[in-house]
Amino acid sequence: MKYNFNEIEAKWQKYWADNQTFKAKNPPLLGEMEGAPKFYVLDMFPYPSGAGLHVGHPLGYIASDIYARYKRHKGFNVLHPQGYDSFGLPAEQYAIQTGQHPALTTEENIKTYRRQLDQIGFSFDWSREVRTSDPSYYKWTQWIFIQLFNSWYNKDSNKAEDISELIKIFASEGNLKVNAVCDDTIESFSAEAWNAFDTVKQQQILLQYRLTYLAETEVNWCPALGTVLANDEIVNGVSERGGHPVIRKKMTQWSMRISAYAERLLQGLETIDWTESLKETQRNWIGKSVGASVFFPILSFPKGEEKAGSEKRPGYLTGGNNSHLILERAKEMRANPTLAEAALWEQLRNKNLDAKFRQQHLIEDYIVDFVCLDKKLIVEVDGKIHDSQIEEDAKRTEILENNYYKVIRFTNDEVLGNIEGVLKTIQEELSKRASVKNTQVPPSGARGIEVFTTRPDTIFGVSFMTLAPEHELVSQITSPAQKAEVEAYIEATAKRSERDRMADVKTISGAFTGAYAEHPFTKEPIPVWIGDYVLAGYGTGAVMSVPCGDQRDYDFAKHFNIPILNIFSITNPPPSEGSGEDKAFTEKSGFVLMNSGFLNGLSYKEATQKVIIELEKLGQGQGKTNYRLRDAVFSRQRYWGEPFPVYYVDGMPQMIDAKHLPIKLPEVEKYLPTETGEPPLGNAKKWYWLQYGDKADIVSKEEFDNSSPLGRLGGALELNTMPGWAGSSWYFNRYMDEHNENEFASKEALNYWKDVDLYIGGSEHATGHLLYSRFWQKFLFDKGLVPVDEYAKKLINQGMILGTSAFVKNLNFVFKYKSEEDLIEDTPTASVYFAPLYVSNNILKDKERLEKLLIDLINSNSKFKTLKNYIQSGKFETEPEIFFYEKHADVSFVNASDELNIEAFKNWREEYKNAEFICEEDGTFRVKREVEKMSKSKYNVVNPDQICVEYGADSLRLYEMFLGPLEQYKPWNTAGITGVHGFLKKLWRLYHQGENESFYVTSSPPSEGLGEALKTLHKTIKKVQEDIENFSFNTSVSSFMIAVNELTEQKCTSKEILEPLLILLSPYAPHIAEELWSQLGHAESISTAPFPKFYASHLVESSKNYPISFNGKMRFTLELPMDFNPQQIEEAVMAHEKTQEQLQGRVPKKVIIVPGKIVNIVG
RNA sequence: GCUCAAGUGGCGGAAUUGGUAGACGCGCCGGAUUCAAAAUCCGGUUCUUCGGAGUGCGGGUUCGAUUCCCGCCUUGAGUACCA
Repeated sequence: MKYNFNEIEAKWQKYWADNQTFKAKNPPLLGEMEGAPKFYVLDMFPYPSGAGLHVGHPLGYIASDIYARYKRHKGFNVLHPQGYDSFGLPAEQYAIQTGQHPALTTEENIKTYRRQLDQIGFSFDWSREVRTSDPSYYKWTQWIFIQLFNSWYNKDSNKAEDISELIKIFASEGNLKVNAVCDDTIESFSAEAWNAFDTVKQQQILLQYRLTYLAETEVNWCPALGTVLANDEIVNGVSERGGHPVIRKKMTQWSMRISAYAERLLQGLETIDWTESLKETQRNWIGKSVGASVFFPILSFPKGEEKAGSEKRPGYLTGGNNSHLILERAKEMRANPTLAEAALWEQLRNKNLDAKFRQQHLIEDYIVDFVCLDKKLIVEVDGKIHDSQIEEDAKRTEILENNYYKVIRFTNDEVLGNIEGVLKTIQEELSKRASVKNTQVPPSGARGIEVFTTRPDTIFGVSFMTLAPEHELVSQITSPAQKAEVEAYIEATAKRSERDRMADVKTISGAFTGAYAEHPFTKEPIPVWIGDYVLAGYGTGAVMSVPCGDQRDYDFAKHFNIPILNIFSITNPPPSEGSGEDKAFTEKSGFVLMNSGFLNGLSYKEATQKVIIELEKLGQGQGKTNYRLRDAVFSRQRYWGEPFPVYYVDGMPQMIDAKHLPIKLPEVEKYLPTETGEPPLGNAKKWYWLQYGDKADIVSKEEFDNSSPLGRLGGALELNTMPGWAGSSWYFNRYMDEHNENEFASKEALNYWKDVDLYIGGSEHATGHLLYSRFWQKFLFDKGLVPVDEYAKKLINQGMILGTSAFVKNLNFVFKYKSEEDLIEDTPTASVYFAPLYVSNNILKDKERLEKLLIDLINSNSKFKTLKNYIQSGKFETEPEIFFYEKHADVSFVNASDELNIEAFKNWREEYKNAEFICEEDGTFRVKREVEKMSKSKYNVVNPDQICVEYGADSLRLYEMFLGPLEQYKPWNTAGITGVHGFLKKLWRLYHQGENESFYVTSSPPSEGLGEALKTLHKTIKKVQEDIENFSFNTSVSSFMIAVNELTEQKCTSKEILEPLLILLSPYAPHIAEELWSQLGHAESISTAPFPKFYASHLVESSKNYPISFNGKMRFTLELPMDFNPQQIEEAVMAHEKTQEQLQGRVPKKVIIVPGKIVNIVG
């Protein structure tokens, strides 16, 4: 009987499907699995692309499948599901090109994937399949989004809580005491103020606290793809998919407040068994730095503003950088008020409204009519002229409101006609606003520079400050003398693209602002510079520069001749470090401080503690932790993604009630943005939410506009869709209870399966999927929706399988003219005139031979007749000048010995039809091989379908594992598969040693016993078990080979050996194992047969073949009984003739004997 | 620059607590079978001047180092002026 793998594999794949062999059982219907431990093995589900699978894709699936099958043999209730991450860009790009609905192409692609996966024999429980693009799935993605919207992060309880709690707090005590994660620019308000806000205002404020929120953010806009990209979707400044340019753009977007979880995402890494490099990547991405925030008051101001500042509240300056220019104008305006202004001032000046107002006051670069500085309320009275400058006014209002001022406007007519009404409005606004006096007590000047530093201990080494050129203070503090220089510098840096700044880190540039800040302790003035090595986006966009302790500060100081003060008394210098004098000393240990006032003699740790206490006493700083992790943009201007369950009323987002979910993706005519630049959903004819009571519908704009507003809810639906990572951030929970229509998964299922025990996938998801999904899991955990806050206990990254490309060498040559006189433009001997010529790789190495072969060819081949005649004219050099090009040949034309199938290659493309080939002496044509990424364009893609047809799925599975360690990158070379295929044939023969290769396994042990065979078996049991548990799948394939080689040698036919061997092999090569298992007489699948037990007693040896070393070098071996004691061993070794031969009369100094291991003779 | 991972025959790789370096497989060489080829089977295969040498390089610890320590080089991945 032959090993007919195609037949066997089809048979068992059908059996598994028909019998639902791998269906995992959920409580309460556990059946025979009652009491069995659970085990959840998960693969990162694939995006079903149109190209189908290549041999690199199933690598991780094979590994996880082996593990899952192994755990079943070990008696676990195993959950091993699979599904599809089926929303995404490629299907949509394809839809744009072809007009085909992405749902259709996705469905097609999934069919291909499923067929390919099935033929490899995975033990997936397909009854639990999920697809992120399926409405029954994304219903729950939308539901989770709503939960995020309805939550805020309470820093006191350190978890997400319901937004209704926050509203209660606001209503009873305002937001002053709330310790929440929120936007940076939050205004403070009292309970009274909150209750007085209209609902739009309240919603605006709440958005600043919600875990998913709408905000104008600077995003990575990719014009070619027409969408926003996340940071991890951009590689080297271009889009990861397609390599299109990406620009920065401001847009209103949904964001996820992942920053709230920064610390917990960092801490959680300690509790999970993920690869160290992956954890390190996540740590980097989170970017925690611990230090202090320090406040440096500004000492000097440009002329004019100094005065303005010293008027009443020293240091509290509201004017902008140009104050000294505008001040005169303000005075003039005060003296000449309009009629309306005068009337209103009359009312305001006497504190009739219980608030102090100023008239014609400087705020930034504007002169405002009236301002209450304490409440930051601006009152403007507009004359006729303002009708013609509405836009300018709007801009002015925006700038002022960005600085937390509230601007209210009245017309002259209002003021003059209804002054009571105007005053009432002002009074109402005043009562809504919190007093600045209560919240903000300026230390020695409210205007100063706040910096974040990780080295507060070095504060006495500060010799200058550096601001990012974009820093908002720059325009305000620059002195008139420095203005031109500063502005020129800002302009120059703004022009430099992101790429330039990245590429050119070395050039030092900056400018002095002319301003000085005050050192918190020495009270000395410190010059304030700007420099583009300080990033606006990190920390506060300003640094205290300590040249002796930071190399960039040092370089900057040297470049601009700023004094450098050394504060390090170095006690233990690391060899490569500077002393602080000639190079920055950046270590945190090996020194005590000097020249540092009260910090003298202290170490980094002591000084840091002390200086923070002192800063707090001064009110000029406190300990602070910074994270680099930014909130994640959650909107995509695409069609093929989850729609948001959101509609808008008065520009404010409203969540649709969960009972109306899913909000299904609407049909659109085309998948491109609309003419007005809206996302593709803007093309939907019906995309308005219309709801009365429990009845709801999605309708057209006309229908909505014509509907009765009485009791109506609804509005325009959100046009963006969710990003690719939305659906993949929680799918592992859905597999536990995939068909549940009432919950995303039942409590019972979640509590039973809890978390993923083994998760396998690529490391390219380190900062995308793997971070976001941890964030969502922690959020769901906070809300009591899942039982654990880390969803994957162990994670392994499988390495990529690379392709082994084949290159043919295209030979080109020129015979040169001997005489320049003969030279004409068109050289008749150039090879372009003749048949394309290819030369075997090995010949290239021998240039002389190649030349000879070439000339022989020209002389003998009729295709080169014209050329031959030319050469014989005698005008040319006899030796040609040779050069060549490499061209990819399809790897399927090349065999294991790198020989090209010339006929196949010729027929591949028209241009190769007439090619001539210079072959090796043996007539073969060799290609050059090189390892590259597996890709269509390199013609090195190997399709698993082909392998399964030629060698079978079991061979494919074994070979993928055999290639090398799972985590490692390794090249695929189809040639090598004959090794494992041969092994399977040999295995088959081991069970078919009967007549005519018939099945033959004996039940009774042979008379001479099973000694050797048992040793082989148990050695293999031990090895395979250890290997699987250590995820070292490559080595167990080797041990199977060794076992089969040995058993074949032993002519073993015993069932006692051959039956357990099949169970060992079954996780790796399940089809052949099932087949032989059934031939052994079993009616049931092998899949749950108990894993054989290992007995060490079978491996006990009576003698040991000792390696005998001389000075650590093994020279010969000596078989000695195991029970010899060291003395007996020494005697036996010393008596041996080879020992004497090695020693050549010398007397050994020492003899090391480790019984059972080695003998080493020294001397 | 920083962080992490890795460097072993012609190739993929093995050597799990420091103890016979190169298991297993590919390829190559030789043989058997065959009219012949493929397929299959058997044997050999780190280099070598036959003394030895040898796990990227240079040191060190040890009776003994691919394994531990120090310094360096190369490759790959991540990150990028992060204060």
